[in-house]
Amino acid sequence: MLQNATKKSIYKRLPIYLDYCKTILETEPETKYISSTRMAEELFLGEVQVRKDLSKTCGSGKPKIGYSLKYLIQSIEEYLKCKDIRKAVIIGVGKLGSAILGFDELKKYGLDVIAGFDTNAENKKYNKPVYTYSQEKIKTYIEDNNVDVVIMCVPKKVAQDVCNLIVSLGIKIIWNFTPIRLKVPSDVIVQNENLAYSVSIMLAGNN
Amino acid sequence: MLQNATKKSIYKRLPIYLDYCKTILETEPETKYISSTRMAEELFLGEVQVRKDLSKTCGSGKPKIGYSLKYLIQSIEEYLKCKDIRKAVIIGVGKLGSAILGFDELKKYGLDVIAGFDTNAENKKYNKPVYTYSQEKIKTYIEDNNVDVVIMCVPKKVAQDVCNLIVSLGIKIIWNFTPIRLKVPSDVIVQNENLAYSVSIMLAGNN
DNA sequence: TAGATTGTTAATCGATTAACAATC
DNA sequence: TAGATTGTTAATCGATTAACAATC
Repeated sequence: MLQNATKKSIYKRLPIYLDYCKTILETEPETKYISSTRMAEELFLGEVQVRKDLSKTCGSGKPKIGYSLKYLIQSIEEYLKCKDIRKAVIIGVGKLGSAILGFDELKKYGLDVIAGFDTNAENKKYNKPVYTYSQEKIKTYIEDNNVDVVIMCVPKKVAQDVCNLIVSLGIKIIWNFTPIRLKVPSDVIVQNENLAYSVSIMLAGNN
Repeated sequence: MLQNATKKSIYKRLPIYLDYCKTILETEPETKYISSTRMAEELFLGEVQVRKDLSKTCGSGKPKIGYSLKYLIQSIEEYLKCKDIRKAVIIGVGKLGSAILGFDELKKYGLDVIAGFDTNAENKKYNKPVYTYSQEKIKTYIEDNNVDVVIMCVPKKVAQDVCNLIVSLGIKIIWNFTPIRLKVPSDVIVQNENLAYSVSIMLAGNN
């Protein structure tokens, strides 16, 4: 394995189950149990796969009845550590950065974005504070607020430099929106994200 | 296979190679050939994997020399159909929607986002037009402008309805940012995207 | 009991890696 | 020729699926 970041594909499906279960809980308050058969059908997945995933996450269901919705939600949240909220800052508050800054959904999955840093922090209104970028400020802020995730939305020319800075400050989890493959020590996790790349998968990978 | 959307993992790496090659072309104008060994090392990939990917996309390199940078870029762009630009509209111009609306990078990979639709199109300034949402307007716009991709950023309650509408208008490619697993005919491609899900992969999937 | 559903074991499939041959 | 590099074949690994047994 030459890259960091887990590939375990169960993690791609667990949030889908979680979201689905929460929706059922809201829209069908009378439903207490849900079968893997139904979930599979409505989520367009194989039913054996759903059962295998659930058995790994939340132990067992009841034959002829299914899985307890509430317990399922609780178990998946535990498995995904959703309740273990981590604090994050965004470096680079351009278009994408500011969208992420205001995207409260993330908190449901364990990430609380508390502030942003940008070379130009003027004239912008967000619901979270945005500070002027300076190494000293970032250092102080990260230490004072127990930040342990950094979201990188900076231009690619400065990506590796900013990365080196935050790694030197002890950050171990980086959500990387730049197209650069960051060089980091082996104990630092980098999750690469790139919407442009998704586009080419969508447009070329099919048909 | 119960889902649409390709899984072929080569498509995840091709944009990485492409981006890398373009960067080398810019920063080292004297470099004409690049070896799979070097690419692998700098991109943290296996060298055999790089060679296999390249052999699929662009035929062959030269032993002891490597692959022609220019030809590599050209071949990958062809393989990814980057030059075959498709027009897209965004439905739902909230925070994320407006970030995507202004994200010109996408065009490099074959997607030109030309307009947005929202129930509330007032008081917002974008560099692309945003129209008030109405079924009739969307229909006319899509037909008049040969739109063939729709980017869905609507609230989840209306996701399936909006989806049904655009499918009825003949749209065959949907980039879905809602957490709903859309039900579509088998000839429609849905690419599901969800930043919140990526977070849980990052936070739970590791350590 | 019969039937719906869960749970497990074995088979398949695809992607990655290792080993090595071919080329300039 | 020696060495760097490409290209291919076989082995491994992991994820998915199929078949079936177990349970209520």
